Amino acid sequence: MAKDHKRIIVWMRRALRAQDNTPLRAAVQDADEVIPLFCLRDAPRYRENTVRRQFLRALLRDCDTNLRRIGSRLFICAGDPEKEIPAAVRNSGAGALYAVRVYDSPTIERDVRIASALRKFGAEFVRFKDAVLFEGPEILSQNGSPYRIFTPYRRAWLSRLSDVPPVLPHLRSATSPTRASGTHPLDRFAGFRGIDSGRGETLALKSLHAFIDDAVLNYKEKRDFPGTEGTSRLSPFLANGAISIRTVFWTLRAARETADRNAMESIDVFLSELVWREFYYQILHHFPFVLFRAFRNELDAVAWVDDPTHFTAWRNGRTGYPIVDAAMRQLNSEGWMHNRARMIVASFLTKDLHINWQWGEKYFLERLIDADLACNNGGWQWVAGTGTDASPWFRIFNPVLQGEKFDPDGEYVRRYVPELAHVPERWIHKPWLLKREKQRSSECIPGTSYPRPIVDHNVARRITLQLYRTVRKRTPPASIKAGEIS
DNA sequence: TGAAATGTTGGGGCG
DNA sequence: ACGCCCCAACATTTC
Repeated sequence: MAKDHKRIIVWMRRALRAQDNTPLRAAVQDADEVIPLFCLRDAPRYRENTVRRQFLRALLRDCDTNLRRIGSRLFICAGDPEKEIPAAVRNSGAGALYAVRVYDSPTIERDVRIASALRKFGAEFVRFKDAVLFEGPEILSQNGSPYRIFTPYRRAWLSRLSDVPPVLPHLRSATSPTRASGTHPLDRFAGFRGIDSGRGETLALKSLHAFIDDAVLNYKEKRDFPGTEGTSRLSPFLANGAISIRTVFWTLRAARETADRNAMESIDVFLSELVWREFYYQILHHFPFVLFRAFRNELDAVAWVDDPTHFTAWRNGRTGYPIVDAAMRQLNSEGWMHNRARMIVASFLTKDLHINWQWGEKYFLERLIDADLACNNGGWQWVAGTGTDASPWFRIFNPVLQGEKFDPDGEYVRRYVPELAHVPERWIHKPWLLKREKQRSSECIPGTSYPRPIVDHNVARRITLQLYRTVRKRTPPASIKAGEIS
């Protein structure tokens, strides 16, 4: 049977994998030849050895390798996608561009512009649901309105298990041209020599199975302890599409079949985290403005303190609160941070330093290898108390108590804050209280090698309550309906 | 997916 | 024996 197109370009954004890839599979069905293409936006800097860039290179390399196994390959173009992608479509003579659908308004709008650019030379831009199991409009409350609270959303989501899309059949072969005008095969692109395969899609699938065979059994208990390997570590792969959410979901469901009661509970807790992810994606769909301001607009008026010195100390992990500093140093050195730690540092930035949560949101997006607009925004608004289903604004983390609770022996702190390596357990989360005679044996003199706390938590907490109370007061909506005046 | 402030209770020391 | 005080432990309220 004749195919619809001779060639289709598959824009591999957020889908850096060969298997269970919706647009890729559709393109193989619809065209004789597919051109899997990735656009390096800031190509001149791609050789830099930042953590994020190394990670992206590994994903791209492994994607190329896995595409080669099925007869295809990964192509690269460089520059602004809005210009380069349409140019590649036109120059390659492709009849269509396929990609996964995105959910943030700036990128959606850019997609619309790209679609209209393609239309001018007779090509179409088709987008596919892929990043989530259910998109925004698919799960609504009884009266057709979007859910704003997680728990009812999850209930509705879980009632739809039978509608979860299946894993796509294994893709055995995909035919690609050896060259496509205006693009470069990845292996010919300088900078990818010497990059090992196996650290993208391949590692993602391995991690998923290792997690399911072992770690998930204790996920419920261990996931909150940043010093242990209690989480799946799948987020960097999920965020970049190096693994499919369908594959993750169905692999977990299969494991659930044979799980004992305890393991089943852990699997359900993990699934719940995936539902949080979907929750924030649908929030972004229904309330696109959350990327630019607080969901609860009265909380846009909080008088945040713009203190660059404090912000720098937070970024560099030099706040004097060990759990905060360990977490920020983990982020800076690994491009990843444990979820419990994310909540702690976010609470510290907003409620101890009184810095706008959007500064933190932006810094996380710059640094995280699992940067995901929807989840990152949801998380920050949750901690700041500005979001849809947010933590109440007066819920403030005490960095010392959080440390003592979730890093009881200080293993996490010691790993990332070597200055504190020899501080005894008892003082590891409050080294400024070390007695003078203990400082020498601990090799820690507060204020020298390791900073004293840059703010007093107790004082900062009271200021936060004041700041939030102030904006909360001026909210009474002044509309008085007729007949209500006594 | 907190923590502090405040309230209550009950056991033991003590006059 | 009895009532009073103290205070730890726990519960509830508040931010």
